[in-house]
Amino acid sequence: MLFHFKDKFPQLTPYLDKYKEFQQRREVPAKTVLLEEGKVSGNFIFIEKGCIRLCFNNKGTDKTVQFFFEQEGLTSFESFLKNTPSLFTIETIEPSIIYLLPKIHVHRFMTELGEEPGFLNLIFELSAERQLHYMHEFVSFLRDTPEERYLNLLNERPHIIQRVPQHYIASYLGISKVHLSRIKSALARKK
Amino acid sequence: MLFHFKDKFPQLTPYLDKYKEFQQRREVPAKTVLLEEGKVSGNFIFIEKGCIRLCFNNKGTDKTVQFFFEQEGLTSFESFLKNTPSLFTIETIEPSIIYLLPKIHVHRFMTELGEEPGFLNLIFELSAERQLHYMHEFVSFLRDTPEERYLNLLNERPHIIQRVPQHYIASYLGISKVHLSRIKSALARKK
DNA sequence: GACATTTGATAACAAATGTTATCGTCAGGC
DNA sequence: GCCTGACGATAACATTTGTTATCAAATGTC
Repeated sequence: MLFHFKDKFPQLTPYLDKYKEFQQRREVPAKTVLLEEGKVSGNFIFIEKGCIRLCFNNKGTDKTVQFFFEQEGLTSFESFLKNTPSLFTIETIEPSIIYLLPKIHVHRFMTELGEEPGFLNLIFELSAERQLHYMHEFVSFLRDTPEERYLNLLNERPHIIQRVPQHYIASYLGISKVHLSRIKSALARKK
Repeated sequence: MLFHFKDKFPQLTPYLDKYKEFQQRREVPAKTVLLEEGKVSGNFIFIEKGCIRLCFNNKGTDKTVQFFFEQEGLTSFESFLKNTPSLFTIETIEPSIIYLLPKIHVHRFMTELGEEPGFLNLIFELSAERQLHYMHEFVSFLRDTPEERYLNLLNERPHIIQRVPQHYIASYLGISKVHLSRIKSALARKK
């Protein structure tokens, strides 16, 4: 996410470069837990290579909330912001190369950039984007059948379906892995 | 929403008062459409009295996205922000007294307040709140059964269940009105 | 007060979805 | 190369949820 800023706001580059040194590079295997449910999130995570999911355990069953890929950043947002126990686990799906930026530096970063003209708009835009993302997810549950939700994913974010094991996708769509399998075979028969 | 600001940020009061004159007061009966799906949202709506819902029509069936009550403000956010056709309808549930603030003034308002110290944080906090709200709604669909979703609503926002007709609540929970009725009677039997 | 409209409960049946179990394939670890 | 575990397909059955229809109660309108 930090490096994403550079594309949209080149004038921020000096700030961003300044924080490079505080980022800790790590190479981790698949299925590595980067943040455990119940712990307080202390880092912002940037993905150089690989694939990570935000998930949680509900009465023994695993549910996926979101997927993240190269050049994207994530954290357990609410926990990071409010220092509360995270509702979510952060776990790699593939072997990954990541950068960790400790919270204290993110705060400093935000404060310094607050001075920068246009930063208010940037923050506003990014927040609005996130808000609309989750709202659309929510609306999709009201509006769409599981099959439609699968097709939407296939159309709008096909890379997820290509890279992520199917049972994670099923849990993300809110259905069982058996049912997702059925949906796929029904679609194959239709064609 | 505008007036909500006063509680948290008393220093903003002069700004807020300045915008009072631009607000248009209206008294409208129940089931009045304030913004139609497909039209571009031109106003921010503040509720003095009554109850309003954000909803949409999906293949002939009516779905509710959110409920709003006294001292709350709303708009079709994405449409308002990007001047795109609204995905949602805004409709009163009860006879209501509302204030409309045209978009142009909201923009001026935001620009003026951008100068004010602490405004960045305010915007950030409000955006984060909205983001977390929709994220929690989304997660609830992954985690909870319809019965649990109903009980959550009953615990966390009982005023909704008290004031809003049941078929709107059913559509908001993502289930049919018949099923909500069943859930209620099942719960009554359990007690 | 009479009437229409809205709201909510319930029953009967149909469709969608979950659960459990089995099997085959594939990739990674040793 | 062999084993093991992860992954995905499928079947059989159970459960949940939707649909349609009917009825009763409450509410608003005239």
